[in-house]
Amino acid sequence: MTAPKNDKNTRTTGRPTLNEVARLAGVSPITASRALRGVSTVAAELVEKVRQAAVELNYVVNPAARALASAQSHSVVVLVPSLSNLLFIDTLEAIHRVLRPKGFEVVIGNYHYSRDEEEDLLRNYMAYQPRGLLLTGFDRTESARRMIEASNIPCVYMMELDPGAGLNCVGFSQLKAGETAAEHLISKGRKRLAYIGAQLDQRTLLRGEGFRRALQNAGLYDPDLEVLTPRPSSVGLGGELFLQLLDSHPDVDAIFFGNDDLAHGALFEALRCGIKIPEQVSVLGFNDLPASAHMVPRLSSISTPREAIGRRAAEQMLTLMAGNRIAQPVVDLGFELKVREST
Amino acid sequence: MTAPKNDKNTRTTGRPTLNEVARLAGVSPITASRALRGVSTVAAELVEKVRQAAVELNYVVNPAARALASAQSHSVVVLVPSLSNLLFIDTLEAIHRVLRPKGFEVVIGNYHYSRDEEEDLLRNYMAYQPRGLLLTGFDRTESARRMIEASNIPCVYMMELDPGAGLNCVGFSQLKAGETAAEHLISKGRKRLAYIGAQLDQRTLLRGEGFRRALQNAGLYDPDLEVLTPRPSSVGLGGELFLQLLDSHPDVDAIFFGNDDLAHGALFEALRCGIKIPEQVSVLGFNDLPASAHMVPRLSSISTPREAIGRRAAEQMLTLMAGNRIAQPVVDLGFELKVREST
DNA sequence: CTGTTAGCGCCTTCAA
DNA sequence: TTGAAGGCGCTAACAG
Repeated sequence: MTAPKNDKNTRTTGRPTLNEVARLAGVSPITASRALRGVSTVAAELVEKVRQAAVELNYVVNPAARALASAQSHSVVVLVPSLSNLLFIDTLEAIHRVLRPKGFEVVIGNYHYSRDEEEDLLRNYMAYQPRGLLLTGFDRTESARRMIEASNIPCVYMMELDPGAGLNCVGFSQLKAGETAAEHLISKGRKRLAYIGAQLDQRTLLRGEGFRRALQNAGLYDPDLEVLTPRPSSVGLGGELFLQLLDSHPDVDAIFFGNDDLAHGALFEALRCGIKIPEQVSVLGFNDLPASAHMVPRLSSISTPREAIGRRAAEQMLTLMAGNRIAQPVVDLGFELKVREST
Repeated sequence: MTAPKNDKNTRTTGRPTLNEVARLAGVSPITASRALRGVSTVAAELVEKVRQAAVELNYVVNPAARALASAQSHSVVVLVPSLSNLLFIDTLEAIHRVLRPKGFEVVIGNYHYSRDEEEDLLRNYMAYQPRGLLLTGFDRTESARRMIEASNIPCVYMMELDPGAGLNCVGFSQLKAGETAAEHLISKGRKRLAYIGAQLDQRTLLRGEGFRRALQNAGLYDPDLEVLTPRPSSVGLGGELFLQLLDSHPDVDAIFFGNDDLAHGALFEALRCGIKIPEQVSVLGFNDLPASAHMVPRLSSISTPREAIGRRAAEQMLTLMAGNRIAQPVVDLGFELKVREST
């Protein structure tokens, strides 16, 4: 009669369950469930009782049971191409700050700039029935695209802007950023302008394209001055490519680097070789990493709103998950040219 | 009679279930379950059938259902104090490489060097009944400690070595690293040696202590030359503290920085102010970040085995999760002094 | 506003 | 080696 549970044979976790909370509060389990979830249809008095019971027992929901029963998790999956780049860390942190207080768990997937790995992660994480998907850019496999669409899970795309304007996205125009870089360098009277990009993800390519277009418009484009490599971006690589380029094209007088770390490497080698920056060569970076402002000379760079992108994307996600539509699906957060000593 | 499911009223996900796989394979659900999990007691022939059925239906287990039924997840929680430091990224990547192929999901928690936040994360993640815990260092709240112990979940501690030798840990002696730094600088004939540390986590403090001890032994210790700040480590901060120290103590002839980024900032300011490195001041960093080898002058640093720590810790975890004991619970992976141009 | 009933999809226990 | 029965902890439906 008393408490015909845990006789033996039980596989229980040992942790308190909603049933026990309900019993202690003197209500039915479902009422306890509703009270704890903040569902409106519970008397304030009961809510209080249940809350207290939960605290007393040190109750924590079992997410597995919840997910199973509701066919919905509380997790939001974020897929980024890299964690070694501070860029995405800043974005992730911002996402956390928005989503965690609302009770969502942020699940991070790193696909190492590999489309196949992204598809793989997506397939895996789909099993968790995430409430939302926060993805980076638009460049992915066809089956990944299909999975996303078929899943019907709310999705926000970060970093780039959808040219079709059909998808929810938060970012800035990578193309314009490249153009701005070129215009800045041209405004300094430079004639032999180069672009050095590594990693060659979609965004690096778009920036390169913007740069190229602006040069073409100005009649200054020379395909020989475009250095692209799929190798991962790094300080060492930047120095290497810089020296190679100056060796083969000594007349280069300005370089736009697709990422700050490449530019850092260039500044180091310039210092080592006595190449005057910006007198002989202007150097412009991208992303404005924290170290850039302290370089010798201080690196001019295009500062990107990575923290704001994470925040806004997460906020959009909140809207979508609440079942609302987003009035303005394309959010352009722009970028800022920081002119320092290197240009 | 036909298929009395999905009549209406169903709350199903729409995704194929183990039941459907079993039906297609012509076996009972439990056999299908066993086959898919690789439990030995299933005939090879049946396993093959089930596998094919699963592929055909594009079946993916429902982790929530699995976790609920087995009272066990397949996730391993990793808690790190920061993601902005490449150090932990390298470790995390290594952990992923070991654990993911074995079917474990790695859940990352960042506690921003806050003991309270770590405790919070721990409490939250415990609800997921993780199979394992990979934690950073030994400095945590008493209740966090109790939760870990009470949970009975296998745990491996990374980065430091347990002086008590009672816990499973993979790392190196932070104390010895500090001593080594001092000895190196002393061997270069330096007499006025300083330590600059930021963030002041346990490991930074331990390195400082090792450094101090070595100086004391050599009769060279001066407490005025110990600069400690709780501010987060950064390039900018390093430059700032460097200039301040040289301003107040112009006779300093060697500085050990608790983190490479601080040292980077110092090198930049030295360059800007015409302070000769290493002639006037030797500069030694810690962690050997990728950029360090490219600095001007190239930064001497103590290289830490962060990738190996992640790998070994994950391997230990695999052993523990398999129910085995670890013969040697304390794994000292050491560190390496990289002597370059700055010392 | 509250409770009853009935599963979510899988795995454990036990028996064959 | 395989299967039947039952339940993990929670929540959706519907009724009161």
